[in-house]
Amino acid sequence: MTSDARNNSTATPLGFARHDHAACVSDGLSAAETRCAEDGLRFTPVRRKVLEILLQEHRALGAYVILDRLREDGFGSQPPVAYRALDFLVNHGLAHKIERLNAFIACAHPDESHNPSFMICRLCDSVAEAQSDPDQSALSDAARATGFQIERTVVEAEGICPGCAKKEDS
Amino acid sequence: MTSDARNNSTATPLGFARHDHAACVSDGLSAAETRCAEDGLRFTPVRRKVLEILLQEHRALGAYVILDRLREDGFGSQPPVAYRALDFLVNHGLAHKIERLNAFIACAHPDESHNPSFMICRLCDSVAEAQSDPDQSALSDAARATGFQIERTVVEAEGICPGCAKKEDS
DNA sequence: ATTCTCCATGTGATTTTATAACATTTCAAA
DNA sequence: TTTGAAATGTTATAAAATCACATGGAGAAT
Repeated sequence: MTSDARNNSTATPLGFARHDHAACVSDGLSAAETRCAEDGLRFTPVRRKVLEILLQEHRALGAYVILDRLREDGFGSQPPVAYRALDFLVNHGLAHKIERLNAFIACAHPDESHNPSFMICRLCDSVAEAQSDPDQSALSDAARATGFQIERTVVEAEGICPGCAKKEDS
Repeated sequence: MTSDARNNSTATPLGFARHDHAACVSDGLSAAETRCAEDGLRFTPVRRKVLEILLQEHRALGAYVILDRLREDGFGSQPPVAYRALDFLVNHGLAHKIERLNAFIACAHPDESHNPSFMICRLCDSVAEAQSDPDQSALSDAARATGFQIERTVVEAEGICPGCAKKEDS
């Protein structure tokens, strides 16, 4: 594990709020374990490792960053290894793809079925997941009005997180 | 500008509704011309051509499809040619990038300043642009609550358009 | 316990999407 | 008409994602 800006869980607005980040990781992993057991899914070593990697930061990671870390840990080193694990996690709601960034993030609410939306800080790259109403927004009005059947939504806001806004002020 | 082939678009997003498509293209081009003239922007041949290509369909086109058509028309044939024109159009609100598809579409409301959202049909690939009120969404509540400053939003719904839904029924 | 099958993993190659770097041209303003 | 900024063109390369096929391992069926 490298020494870098990732260990600052106590001080930073990661996910925009302070929290016990170690718990964040282990809780995430055990929630996933439980879910997979319940649903008869195979929570294999690669999949577990990828989720762990994602849980370690409240930022979106590109598939190739993940792949590098997998390699370091002795897993396969070709793109499909990462992409397949990510597909699994995304398909089962344990991770999300941030389309704007072509990158991935661990799900912050793996229990509830939800329609995720995201806030992406363009300064520090942190990403926070917000709960969003299934029936939210003008978009769903437009869809109703035209007869468009929504199956999935991508809702991502880019901007400045509270922490970075503070720093900019001063 | 003129001929209003667009009056059916007040209630139904273009793309899913019938309309005078020739007018759609020429109106789009002249709206862009006007806008660029007003704002002192250079609406050069490549940029004009790319917008024309996009206006010809209510679908998102990948940069390389656009590039192929540019080549056919005697423009430069290397990726930056397409990407730069697209950057220009996107930056000035004359086109939008559909993040989910890594593809581009002409703006359907080039006049108004707006916060676009999109409905993407996964069967026929058509894309309709809807107006979305950013202040109405659950996301903006979350942003307000946490102090996140939204600068830009990506709102894209994937699903089935009214036309394709009808076909599937039968 | 053995075999079989399915799914997951591993690997090499390739495709698709996007940008870097730099030369040349165009255009308008001084 | 010089000149400087913006636009275009080209070569090369980076970044993101998928294809195709071989190998391996867990569980069910025998």
